[in-house]
Amino acid sequence: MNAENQRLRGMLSQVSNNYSTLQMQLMTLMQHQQQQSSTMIVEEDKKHHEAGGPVVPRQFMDLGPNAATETDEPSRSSSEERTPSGSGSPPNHKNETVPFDQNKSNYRDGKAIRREESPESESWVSNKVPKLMNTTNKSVEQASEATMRKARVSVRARSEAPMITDGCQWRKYGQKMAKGNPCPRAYYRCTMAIGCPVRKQVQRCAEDRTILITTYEGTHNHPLPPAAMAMASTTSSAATMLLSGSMSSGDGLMNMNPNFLARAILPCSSSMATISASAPFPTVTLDLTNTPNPLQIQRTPTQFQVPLASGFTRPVPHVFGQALHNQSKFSGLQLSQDMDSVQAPQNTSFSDTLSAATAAITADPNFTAALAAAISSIIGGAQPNNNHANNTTTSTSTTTNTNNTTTSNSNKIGSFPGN
DNA sequence: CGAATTTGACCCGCGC
DNA sequence: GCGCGGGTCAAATTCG
Ligand SMILES: [Zn+2]
Repeated sequence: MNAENQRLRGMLSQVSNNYSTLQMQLMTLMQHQQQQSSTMIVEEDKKHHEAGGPVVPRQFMDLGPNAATETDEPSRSSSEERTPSGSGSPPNHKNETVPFDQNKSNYRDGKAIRREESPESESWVSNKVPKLMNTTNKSVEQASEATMRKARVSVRARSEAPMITDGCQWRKYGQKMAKGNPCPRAYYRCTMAIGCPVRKQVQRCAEDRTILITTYEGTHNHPLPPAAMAMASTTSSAATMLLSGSMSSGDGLMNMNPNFLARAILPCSSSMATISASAPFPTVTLDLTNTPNPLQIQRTPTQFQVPLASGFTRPVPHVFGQALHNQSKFSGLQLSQDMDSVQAPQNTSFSDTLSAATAAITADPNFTAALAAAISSIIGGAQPNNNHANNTTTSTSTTTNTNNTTTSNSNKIGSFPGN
């Protein structure tokens, strides 16, 4: 009984999630195409080459080279102190397990090693780059991974469910109490494939328990079911966007402003993407909430917001780049609504851009796939009872509905941040 | 009975 | 060098 309930609940959250995901994805994709076509393509190409095997249309999605980050809660406040989990007891035995990277992982996994590091499989490889992997040989491949290993994408969404369903299967491998947060953070690992390095951590916001922050890290080394596609591609594209952006502006960006934060808003929805190079590493945060805490935004002086929006601003990339440089000046730049006016000017080619973008997107297999995936998952998942039957209508309305649903869920988009 | 989760121990980088 | 804290491992336990 409960199970049923929970399941239903989960599905619901999933649906709304999917929707938002789609939005983001769309946004990110657009950006991609315009700006970084080159970068990503190259990478993908590379991958394809090497990873000849598998199959499936678009299997790997990478977060892009470099940098990691903690997603955690950007939220301010929550300064509660609490003693650490109280671990820290005397060591026992156990030495055999040396935490080497994946090399080790083979052992650890026991017999299930089938993925040994054949040259081809390299594309995904494990993600641990941390320390000890000094193994000489892997140099190259590893290097690439090493470079890219840290990108993370975190998604903030409202969800009752303990974890948003994204189409992947996850095995929980740990849980910890976060320092300033009463809610524990859970660590999951992808189990859809044996060696899949993808990990994610889930944590609930301290103040607003309804917000769930999910952070994805790594690249799937296996084909994803359509349902999983939406999230995966979204995150990957988001990451790529970030990376390409930062790259374009050069490392300078990162060096320049450790605290720098870039924001892109999707006015049409409440979702927005936040790119941050703050701290040690870059992070992309996709915010699907209505941002109940406008404070958060203000709290970081160095961030600025760019309307992506309804208008599909093509210049985004540039904006980013420049913004990076001028960010301080742009800090005040938020025009969710003014956008229109703003757009107008650059609008010159708007229609052009739009159509182009649309075309590109549509053309993009990933997008279509994702879209299809999302929809199908929504339909399929949402109506376990009736499942097949009338979908035509459903599908059509679904999109719309979802939209509303999501909106209503988070509702109050209308309310503007007073502060 | 195998698979997934729970949960305390362990590893390791970092700041003091 | 020590303690803290984030992350991971793996034995024990629960779930299906
Ligand atoms: Zn995976």
